[in-house]
Amino acid sequence: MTQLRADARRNRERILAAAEAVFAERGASASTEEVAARAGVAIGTVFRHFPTKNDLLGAIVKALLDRLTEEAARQAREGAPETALFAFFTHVVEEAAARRTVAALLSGGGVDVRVDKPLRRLEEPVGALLRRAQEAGAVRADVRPDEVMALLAAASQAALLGGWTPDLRDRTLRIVFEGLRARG
Amino acid sequence: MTQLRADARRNRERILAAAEAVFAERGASASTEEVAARAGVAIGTVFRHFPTKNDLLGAIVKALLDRLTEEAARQAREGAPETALFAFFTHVVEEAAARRTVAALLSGGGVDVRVDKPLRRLEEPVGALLRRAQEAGAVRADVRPDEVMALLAAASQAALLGGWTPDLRDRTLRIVFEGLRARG
DNA sequence: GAAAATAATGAGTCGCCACTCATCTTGTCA
DNA sequence: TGACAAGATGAGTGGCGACTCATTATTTTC
Repeated sequence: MTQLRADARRNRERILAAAEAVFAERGASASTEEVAARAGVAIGTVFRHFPTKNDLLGAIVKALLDRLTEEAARQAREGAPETALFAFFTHVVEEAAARRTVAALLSGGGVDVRVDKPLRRLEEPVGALLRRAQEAGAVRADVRPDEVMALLAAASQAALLGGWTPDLRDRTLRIVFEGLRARG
Repeated sequence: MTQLRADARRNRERILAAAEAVFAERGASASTEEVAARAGVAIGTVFRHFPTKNDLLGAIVKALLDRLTEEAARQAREGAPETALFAFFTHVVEEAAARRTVAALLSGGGVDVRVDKPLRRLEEPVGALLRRAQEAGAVRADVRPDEVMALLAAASQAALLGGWTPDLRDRTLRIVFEGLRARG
């Protein structure tokens, strides 16, 4: 992998930013032309950097998951054991609610980015958050990581697709958290 | 609205059944041609009965919601107050898991059936189930119907898109139900 | 059982969109 | 600064899929 030329690197960034915005607004079915236009670049340039629309979508999803994974690690490092998991949970749902991309991807509407593997990268840090919460007595001991991941996915998708208001989101998450918490 | 000719009524049913199957398998992005083929009918016939692909999708969604609404009413009538809500909840999630249609619709991937209004029809019977559960002390008194609807939508979508196994589904729903239940 | 509706047929139209490629432009490096 | 490689450009191509309509077939009706 040799060095990219300066303008190429700049354009790559612009395209990613534009794609993130366009897909967040219009969903994954938005056209590549629209991304190119928003990036101020010809369509050929988009395809030079991302040979396939799927590659472009994949790059965005990867970036999002990178950010989330890092946020989880940060919470595990700096957050209070009893609340870090819930804080992260809330954070993910808020992120998802602002992005139509992920949900459209997951729905398999013609697109088939493999999200399974990248998603699994989240499982480890989430598992760590869960363990700490359980040790602190904030979550029942019999809750398993895959259950938390399932709840996370469910809340994220629903928040996005259902257009939850912040108020409804808080109230609904409170119920989920209540279900995770230790009794008594 | 005059009477349909006999063959027309027959074909309409065939088309609905075929569409239900095709969209359940392939998602809402499946082509109308495929529906026509499965129904054993020419494509023009499909468009005679449903002038738009959206109309076809809408008809299917409406039928599904009709069935669910009826099931909710049945549970309210015949089920035990403490368990009817949970039973219905489980039923909906199972139904959803078998149908890619609804999720694809909700994701707004180019399609825009208005699901808001039909969904609201579910809210009343669900509200009834909730009230009875609360009176029986099986659900906390401060839980509101829109929260239950939100959880329902979340679980349904995730079960479908995430490909939950029956086992994971049960364990995850258990956590949600725990969150709804009265403490103590 | 024939005329008059009503419906079915399916090749064809149209627009959209992912992707290509011959040509022109720009950055890099000596 | 000039030569060359790397990149950008955007009109063009191909395929797909929603939707149309002139023609043909089936019911219904009297």
